[in-house]
Amino acid sequence: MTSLAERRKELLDSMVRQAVYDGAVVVLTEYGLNGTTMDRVAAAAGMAKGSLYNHFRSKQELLEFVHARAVAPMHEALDLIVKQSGCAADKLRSISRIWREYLVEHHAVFEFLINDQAAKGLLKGSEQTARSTGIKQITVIIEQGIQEGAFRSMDARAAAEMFVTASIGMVEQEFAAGKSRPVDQAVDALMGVFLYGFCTREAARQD
Amino acid sequence: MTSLAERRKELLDSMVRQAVYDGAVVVLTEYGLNGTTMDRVAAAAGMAKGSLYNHFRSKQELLEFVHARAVAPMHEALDLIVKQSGCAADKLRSISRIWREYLVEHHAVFEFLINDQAAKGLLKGSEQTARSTGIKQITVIIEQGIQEGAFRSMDARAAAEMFVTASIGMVEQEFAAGKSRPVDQAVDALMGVFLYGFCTREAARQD
Amino acid sequence: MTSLAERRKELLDSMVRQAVYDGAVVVLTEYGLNGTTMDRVAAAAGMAKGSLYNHFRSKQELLEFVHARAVAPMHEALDLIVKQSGCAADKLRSISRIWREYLVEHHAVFEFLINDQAAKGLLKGSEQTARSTGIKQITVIIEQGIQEGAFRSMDARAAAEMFVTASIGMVEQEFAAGKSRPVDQAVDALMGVFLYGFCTREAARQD
Amino acid sequence: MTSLAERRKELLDSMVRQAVYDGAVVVLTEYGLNGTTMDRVAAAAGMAKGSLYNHFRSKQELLEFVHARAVAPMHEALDLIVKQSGCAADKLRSISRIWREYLVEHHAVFEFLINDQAAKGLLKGSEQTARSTGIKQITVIIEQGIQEGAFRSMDARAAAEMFVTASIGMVEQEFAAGKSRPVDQAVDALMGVFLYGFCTREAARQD
DNA sequence: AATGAATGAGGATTCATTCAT
DNA sequence: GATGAATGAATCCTCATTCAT
Repeated sequence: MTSLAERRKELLDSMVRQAVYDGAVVVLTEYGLNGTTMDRVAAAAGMAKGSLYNHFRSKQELLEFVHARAVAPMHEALDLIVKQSGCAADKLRSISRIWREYLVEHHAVFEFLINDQAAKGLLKGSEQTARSTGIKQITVIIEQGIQEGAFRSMDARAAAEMFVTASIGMVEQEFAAGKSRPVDQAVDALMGVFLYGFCTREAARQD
Repeated sequence: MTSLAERRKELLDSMVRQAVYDGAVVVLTEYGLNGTTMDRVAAAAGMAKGSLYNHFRSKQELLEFVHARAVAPMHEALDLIVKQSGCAADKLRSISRIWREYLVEHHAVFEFLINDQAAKGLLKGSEQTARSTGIKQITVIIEQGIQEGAFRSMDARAAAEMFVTASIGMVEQEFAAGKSRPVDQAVDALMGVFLYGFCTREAARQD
Repeated sequence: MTSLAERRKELLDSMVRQAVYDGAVVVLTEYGLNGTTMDRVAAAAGMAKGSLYNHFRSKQELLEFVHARAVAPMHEALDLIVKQSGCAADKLRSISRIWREYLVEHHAVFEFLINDQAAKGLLKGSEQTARSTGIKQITVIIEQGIQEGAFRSMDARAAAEMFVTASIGMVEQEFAAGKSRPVDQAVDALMGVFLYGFCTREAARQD
Repeated sequence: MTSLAERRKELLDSMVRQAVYDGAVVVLTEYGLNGTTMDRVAAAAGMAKGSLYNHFRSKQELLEFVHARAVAPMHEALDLIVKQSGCAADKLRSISRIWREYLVEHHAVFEFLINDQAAKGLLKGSEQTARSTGIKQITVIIEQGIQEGAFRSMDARAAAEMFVTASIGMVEQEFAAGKSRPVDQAVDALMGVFLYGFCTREAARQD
């Protein structure tokens, strides 16, 4: 039985957590991971520094929360696509498009999100890492493609690693260079390489 | 005329710099980029903290030196391969092999090396960044392949970004997972994907 | 509406600032301006080093605060006297007496107070400097004396500079020598020189 | 018996000391007393830092040497004038002119010279201090003036303190304000005040 | 539960002095 | 005597965490 008071408490708590998330994103954007202090997060979230510790045990926990919330949409989208019907190639195309759109839109949290392991000890265990989870699901899709006969027989896990890290790497490079490709162009380039490789059809035929 | 004293001074200086490099690598390995303090580097290099400042103007400069020295071998190998004769595909294979071997061997500096951009402001200008330089050279190789008629016509720059980030990404994932593939297997997987893509020849033919 | 909490906060803050002022004065006295470190000030003020930074953004700001608080009484006294009715000579006499009393009483802060410009960059703009402000007001009094016909026509600004720096200089010398004149004697000597100069009446008459 | 070697040694040493003086003046000018490090002095003097310690036991001693050499010309000029024949008033006028010219010309070392006591412990004992020596000699001149019947009977020591500190104070204020009076104008203003005071002859006569 | 001042362990950097060559 | 790298104490400042109100 959830009492009224309990529900109100939960509601308030979730509002605070959202404010913290928003504030943290602003601070991460403006000051980078190293410049993200509890002071600044508290100020950006419109609350007192001490209050943060009423909702998170430590800075580490707070950052883990921010990370999780930032990554969640990408995982949800991935989950949805994996479960949908459709051929493997189409799924990969959808995923690369959705990821890119999300990354570009939220490139605020981007660096923090991407450079997962930079903050050592932030996330322990590679398997729980966002990227790892994504790779696993991509692996499933690639295996699906192989079983359907559309994809060559290959090391699906390795292929998934390439697909994921290349997808992210492209965006990363674009931001580092200060200019980003149109989504369509980027997705076409990615799918072109991963579906057909560098070699011409003739070259491939000859092999 | 290089006096004896001058040569000795240079030799001593280069020994100190090597000690600093070695120490920094140890510290980076053990404590991560954020935990790499001047104190720890000095201790690991077997010298007093103040002495570091006789050889480097600032922490920033010291880290730039470490970065440069760590990355240099990869760039030299790349330079060599680019200038060699041979088909584009072979060059890519050589490069991916050499990189992997180096990354695996020096996985100590790995995180720092890879997460280039994590240390914001460490290296300014994406174009001067190690990864960027590598991507440019890979772009040249891919363009060579296109001109030779071996590779499809495509966005060579984008393809290079994928190749480089996927190469690194794979190693990264392996280390995150705590186990690494044999070199041959990894290179074969990489080249298989990038040369021929996911699709079967039949599928490719039909397109 | 000033809430109770707000008033208490202000009160506490003002207590801290007073403690910092007192501590800083002790340290300045004992160790001189160069020896006045944040550590020592914190210790003398009975608080942790970091706490200083909750009340002052930097050492510079802290010292500016100390300076301002130390100088304030002299300026207030000066203001009062300038506005009072009375002849210029009497005003100068009052001022020289008040300054001397204050300087002697607080000879703790003395060196720091006097050697304004020693701490380069501490106070920017000579016009805002304590001494400058004092000189300006003395200039006004001298000009008043000239207009009243009591003082000779002369460069009032230059005369004010002499009056102020000589007033301070005398005290300074006394402290350097380790013995101070009685207030009456000092004021008489000062006023004797500045009102009538070195020359005898006869000599003056002959000019 | 001074051997050749000894004389050569002395000559070399005096050359080094002059170089150190010149270098120190440059550094003091550019960086202020606090910014005057042994490194910078050595560089400006064209020698190695360690060599400074072959000629001066410590930084303190080096600065004392610089101070002494900077102040010497003023004392020599003062000595000369004191011993010359002439009335007291003329002597004071000469001194104030010479001091001003010297101070303006070398305002480089000025701050350091003037703010004697800022660097606490630099010069111990007020009697040895440059200003004190000057004051003593001025006292003698004023006493001469009194004995000659030209000056009123007064506290000569106090008057000398005022004369000296006001002389220096004026220059100081001019530099703080960034503009200096022509020598003649400054000397006239100074002598006007100190010889005849602020009051008109009439006022003086009535007393 | 909210607040924000207090805390104190670090962290980067400077610099007078020493000493081996 | 000259050199300049090595030293390490000292200095300013930051920031995660605690705690009294």
